[in-house]
Amino acid sequence: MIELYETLKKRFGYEKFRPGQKEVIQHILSGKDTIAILPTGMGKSLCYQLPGYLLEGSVVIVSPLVSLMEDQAAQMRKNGEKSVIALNSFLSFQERKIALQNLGQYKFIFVSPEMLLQERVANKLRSMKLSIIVVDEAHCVSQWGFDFRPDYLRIGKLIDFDGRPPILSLTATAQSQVIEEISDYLHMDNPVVERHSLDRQNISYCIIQLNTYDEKYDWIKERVTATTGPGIIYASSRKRADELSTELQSIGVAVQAYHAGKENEDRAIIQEQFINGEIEWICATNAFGMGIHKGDIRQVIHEHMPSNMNAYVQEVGRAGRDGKPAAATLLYVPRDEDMTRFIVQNDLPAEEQIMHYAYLLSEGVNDDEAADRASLGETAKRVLDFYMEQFSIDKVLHIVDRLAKQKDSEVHEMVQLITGQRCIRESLMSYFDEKLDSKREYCCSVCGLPNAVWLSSNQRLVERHSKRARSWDERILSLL
DNA sequence: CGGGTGAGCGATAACGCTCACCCGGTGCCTTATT
Repeated sequence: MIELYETLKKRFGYEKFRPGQKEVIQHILSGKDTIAILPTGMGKSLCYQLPGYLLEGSVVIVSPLVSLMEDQAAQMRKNGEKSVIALNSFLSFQERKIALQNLGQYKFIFVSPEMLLQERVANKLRSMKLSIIVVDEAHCVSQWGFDFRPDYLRIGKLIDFDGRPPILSLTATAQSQVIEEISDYLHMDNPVVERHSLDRQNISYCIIQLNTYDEKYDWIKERVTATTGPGIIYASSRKRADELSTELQSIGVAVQAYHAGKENEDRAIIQEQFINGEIEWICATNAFGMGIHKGDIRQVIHEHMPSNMNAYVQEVGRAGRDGKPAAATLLYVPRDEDMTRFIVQNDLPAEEQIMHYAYLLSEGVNDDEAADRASLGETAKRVLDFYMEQFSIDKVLHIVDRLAKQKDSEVHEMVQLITGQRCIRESLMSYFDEKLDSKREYCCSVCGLPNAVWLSSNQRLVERHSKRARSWDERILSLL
């Protein structure tokens, strides 16, 4: 125990642990597989860095985004840790070769699931002395594994070898089903679940029903000029994010759009500018947000609903990490969910496509050509390949069908949250199997939010708010 | 849903109109080299 605090002081300069950290570290040090669900901004990386220093061998960190692992590696280097490498496609062939040969010399090794699954990388890691295998943002197993990045579902098989080190899964949100999936697909051995309340008391939730998309635009324009950021506006398509950003720029707002259609370099610059405060607002698709360290985000506005509650909580949770009041507003127009449904179902292959693809493969057609002839998109092909590797065609059809139904019911849950009469915070908490012990003062639009007061401890916001927002708030309240 | 596109229509012909249809999010890795 003394050693823990000494290392904390010496390596990180802290006197105390944040809630949850010490427990997670102790589980890992005693060799137990651990799933840690800690709210964002609670210092999750310390949970593997500290035990990494106390244990012999290398720490492998599986990370979903190259940019995220680069950030984390850079941060660690800045703090004086030289023995860290991010093994990814940023490295040239030559660099990768050298890195792989000398991998055992590194204390901290970041990899993507795809990289981890390359045989050469896997073999090398298995031959090394490893202290911890960390899966960062572990909800990606559930969120992406089944229909987008199936390699997330293959990790478990790979890291399940004799004498493997403990596995640590880190995430900010996970309902019980997701916890089970993480445990199963990572082949975790009876993991300890270290869970902290996900209730973000400083966030006020507001859901507003409007009639048309134009009303949404007007509302956002008004809101952005009358109140303060920094803030994120989540839109449902790249196009809409671009349009909204252009519109807001035209009325003098410091705003940029962010989505996967932009060059990586531009995305990095925009993110940097937002973090430094040069840009006040970001209009983004769901591409924006993971691994963003910015404490003073005051607002998250959803121009369109996300596709499930988990995504909603993740996105909303980016507001108010500094603990000061923050507002989460979701704008809803009846039948918004039609588009959401379309998006989440779009990549799933249809029954005919699956049959066609399987038939062509059985005829000996090369897989790329077969996918092409069966009109399978790249994502659909990769996902299908994963299921066909291990199941009969009947089973595959069944799995895909079940997946579609599940996604549908997730959208339905979102609609119920939006249109229901139940306290929003309470609904979210019960979704994550938590109970609210007491009511917050400025809870949500169902419980009632008084005029502008709900953001009053943010001085700047109130100053700007008081000029124009009064009538606007009244209008919102009347809509509620 | 909302926005965009392209076909079909009328019938002096050209072009403007309607209508049916399609599309819409997330990221690793890109092998022919260790």
